[in-house]
Parts: sequence; C-alpha cells; structure tokens
Amino acid sequence: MKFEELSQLFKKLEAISEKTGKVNVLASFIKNIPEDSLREALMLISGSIFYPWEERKLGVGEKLVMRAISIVTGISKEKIEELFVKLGDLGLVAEKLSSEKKQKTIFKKELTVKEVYETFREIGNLEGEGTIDKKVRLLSNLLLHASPLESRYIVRIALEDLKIGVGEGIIIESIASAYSLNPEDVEMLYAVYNDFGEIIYKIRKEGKTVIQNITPLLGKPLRVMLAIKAESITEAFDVVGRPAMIEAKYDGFRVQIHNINGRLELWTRRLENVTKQFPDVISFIEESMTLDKPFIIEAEIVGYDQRNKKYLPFQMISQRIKRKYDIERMVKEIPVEARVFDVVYFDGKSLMNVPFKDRRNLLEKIINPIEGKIQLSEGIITSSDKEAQDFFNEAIERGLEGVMFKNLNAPYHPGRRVGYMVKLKPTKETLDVVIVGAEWGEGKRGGWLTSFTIAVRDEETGELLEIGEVGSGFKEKKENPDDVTFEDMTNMLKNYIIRSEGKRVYISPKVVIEVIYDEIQKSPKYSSGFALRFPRFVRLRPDRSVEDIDTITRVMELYERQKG
DNA sequence: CATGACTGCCC
DNA sequence: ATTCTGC
DNA sequence: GCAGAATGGGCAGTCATG
Repeated sequence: MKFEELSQLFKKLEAISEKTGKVNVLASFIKNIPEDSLREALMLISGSIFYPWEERKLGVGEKLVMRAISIVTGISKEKIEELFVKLGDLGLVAEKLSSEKKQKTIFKKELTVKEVYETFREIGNLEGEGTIDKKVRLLSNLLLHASPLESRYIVRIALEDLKIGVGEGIIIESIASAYSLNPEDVEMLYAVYNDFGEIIYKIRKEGKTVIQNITPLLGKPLRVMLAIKAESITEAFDVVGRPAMIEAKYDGFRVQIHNINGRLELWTRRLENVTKQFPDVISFIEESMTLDKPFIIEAEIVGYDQRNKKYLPFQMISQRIKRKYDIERMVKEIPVEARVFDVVYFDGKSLMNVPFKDRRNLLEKIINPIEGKIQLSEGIITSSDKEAQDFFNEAIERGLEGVMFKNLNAPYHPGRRVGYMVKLKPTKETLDVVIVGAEWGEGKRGGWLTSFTIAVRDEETGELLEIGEVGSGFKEKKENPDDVTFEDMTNMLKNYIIRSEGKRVYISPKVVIEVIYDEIQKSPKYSSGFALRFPRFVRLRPDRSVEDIDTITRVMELYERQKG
C-alpha cells in the first residue's frame, strides 16, 4: 500500500467533522487494507509507532522535527519556528514549505506505508551517541521523498499526533461497522489485545467467533475504566444511583496487577510496565494473598510514612514511577502502600460482567490487609447525602484527594470514561494573579495566545514572581456575553507585548485574572518557588490592578495550611 | 564529568 | 490532570 | 453523554554540549 493512499485518507478524515461520516470513510478503508500492510496501516491510523507494552519509545518531539524540516528545506530554524507560531502546526509547516520548494532534480520514489512505519520504528530503536543526528537524518530522508500532503502527515506521525479527529473510539466503531460487529464487542477485543491490526486480522480470519468469550489475557495489560467528574454529592449520586459505594481517593498512581501463575507484574494506567520499580509492592502482595489462583486486580500505589501514618505528596512517589536506577534505595526512602479497589479476573474467569459489589466482596475475601503495605480502599455503602458528606469531610480532613462514587451494579467497562465511577474533589481556593507572558497556541487554537504565564506580588519589593501558566478554562467560542475567549485574551494582551521569543511572548503586567487550582506545590521552575497544580482560569478581574493581586506571603500561608 | 535541553508519562 | 466543543 | 483536542506541573532518563 502506498503512503499516498493513507495520506489521502487522513486528509479526508480531517475534513469531516461528523463522527458518523468519519466512521463510514474509515470503515470502508479498513475493509480494503491488504493483509501485508494491515498492522502498519492501523498503527499509523491510531497515531502510534510502538505498542503500549513495548519499552521502546520514538523519542521525537517538536525540536527534532524542526531540525529535520530545516535540513530538507534549507530554511533556518528561526524561520520555521516563526511559521509554526503562525500556522499552529508543524505538519502544516512541512506541507507549505514542501509545496513551495522548487522541484529541482529530486529523485522521488513513492513511499509505502510499510516503509514509513519501519523507518519510524528504526528511529525509535536508535540509542547511544549520535542518536539525535541519526534520527534527524532518517526523518529528513522521509520528508525528502514525500509529497507536500505526505509531509504534513509524516511530521504528525513523528509527533504521534495526527490531528484528524480520530481516536480509539472512532477506530473501534469503524472496525465494528466494517465487519458488522457490535461496537461493545470490538471495544472489548481492543481492551484485551491493545492492537487494532491484530484484532482486524483475527476478525478476518475467524469471523464472528472471535467475540465469543473474550477474557482478559494474563500477562497482557488491559485497558482500564476511567471515572467522570462531579461537582457535588447529589450530582455524584445522580450519576451512579443510590445506594452507592463511596471510597477514599488516594493521591498516588494507578496500577493493574497480574498474578500469572505465581509471577506478579504491574502496569500503569497507560499500560507501561512498572514491575521493576516496585519490588516492595510485589512482596506485599506475596505476603497478603495466596497466589495459587491467577488474578488481575487494580490498586492505587500511594506514598506512605509509616511513622506518623500519613500519606506523602504525589511529587514524592512520582520519583519512583519511571526509575531505573537506585530502586532499592528509593524503596526505603519513599515507602508506599497499595490500596486495592477492584478485581477484573480471578481463577480463570473474567469478572468484567460481574456487578461491582460482588467484585468488591471477592476482594475482601482474597486480600489479607496489612497496615502500611496493602489494604482495600476505605469505603462505605450508603444512600444518604449526610453519610456521604461526613465521609467526604473526613477524607479531606485526613489530607486525601477526595472520594469516588461507584455504581454497585456496574460491570467493568474497560477503556472508557463512563458513568459507573465518579470522582468528587473539594472546592478550592482561587488566586488573583497578573499575566506577564504567554504562548501562541497549536492546532485549532493556532493564531491565538492560549497559555498565560501568571505572577503574584512580593509586597516588600514590589517584584512580580511567576507561579506557573494557565491555559484551561478559556472558551474557544463566545456563547454568552461574559464568556472569555482566547480571541478576547489575544486582543487584550497583544498591545502589551514587550518582546517575542519563538512561541513565547513577554507581556507588560496589566491584565489581572482569577485562577483556581487544586494544590500549591514547591517549584524548581518558577521564580516564586511555587507552582499551582491543575491551574485553570475562572474570570477576568478588570476591577483589580497589579497592586491588588495576591502576594507571595499569601501563597506561602496557603502552602503551609494545606500541609495540615 | 556536570549541566541543560528534550522527551515521555505520571497526575 | 481540567476544560471546552461538536455530535 | 461521550470522544477528542486543547491546556497545566514535574519527575527520570537520554543525549548533547562545554
């Protein structure tokens, strides 16, 4: 299969906004992919090069792509960055420059899907000295032989972001449509195999029989079920029904644990293998559970200080997640506890269609809790707003992140954010800050300032101290008069731009905004020494001037208060 | 050998 | 992670 | 109601650079 054909598909999908339209186009394309390009084509359509269980990564980002474009076109990196700011997308930059390039004596061979995919795998497999130059060379070589349209998508593949409005959901629907299957069945196949090419291959070969008895595969990570967010206890109950299980939400990270005939393996939410990083968790499970029956359970791994029985901040445990060296030392320095909250496979049987309350009951039976090592997540079953409120309040007082509401009768729906699980976090403080910088946006936000550097005031010196950036909470479209759009922000701020530096602009401190956040963190990056966790815009404060914004003293007080 | 830029992935 | 938007 | 695409801080690892 020619890469040109795939590029045309991408172009067509990018131009269609309706989901059903995308599914129709993609379904008919999928039916006709020849078997010898099936896996490669589906990997490229899903915008990835390596499978989630592979340890290799592509290791290509914006900077490396800009270097490659610069080499192929002979245009300076500064000029390319300028175009990037203007167009909001490096794929479009490559396309534009490629079409403007004088077609000299270029020997243009036609690229194939296989060739493109294999080249990217080769790029990802490079390591050691000289790697970056080699990657740039391989990528430029692809671009050299590519048409303008192909260049657009080669660049986006390099960044593993096709921007064609096609995600897992649409690929699943398309496969279902192509082979007249139930989308839920295809979804389950994907949740188990994590490989679109493989499941299409199976469907073609085995027909509808593939959907019989799909069960999780031991040793192969399964996609996990995600929660939606609620703003209040009543809203949470409305989503999951009454009674509901209400559980503590721990500020750690999520793992899926497989017992493969006595051997334990751990995967993260995005299916990265982290078994080596957590030998302590492995031994907790060996201590607490019998391993004679295979299982797949889910847990939150959270930092825990045994001495004062307090949970540690997320930043601590994040030091352990990707660690390859000094693992044993960190096991001692940053102890963790596993809080198990679900089981999806046990003793040869899939539990995905078993109601949550029964899965939870099974967990109670198979885990012997050991304080500070492994326990079930704390929770209550109630229909009462008052009991729910008390449980929530207590969780917050203990420094937990919030609570989860769970539908007692819900099946396990892998890979989706459905209304079976709802998270509820406490309402937060806000800060009034001034905008001192910004960055030009990408993709559909190209041409607007979309991320704003914010600062608080040192009341002693009058100096402004940066405390992070905010780019969430603004509107793209004005629907109500008081909506604040990126366009509003851009118009308001462009007169105050002091200087530009690539995508970044420095702005005279005039515009005051109110931002909300979940937590104040110590920051090595910002001049205030603090940063906001999950910052988002609330509203403009035209009534306030730079002198009225929040101070570093207040930030320090808030930081001390949240430590409890 | 130390440092910084870049990338990928936790939240 | 949060938020907005189109369907 | 959901999927997709924007956007946040900060961690470790890798490679380049000086």
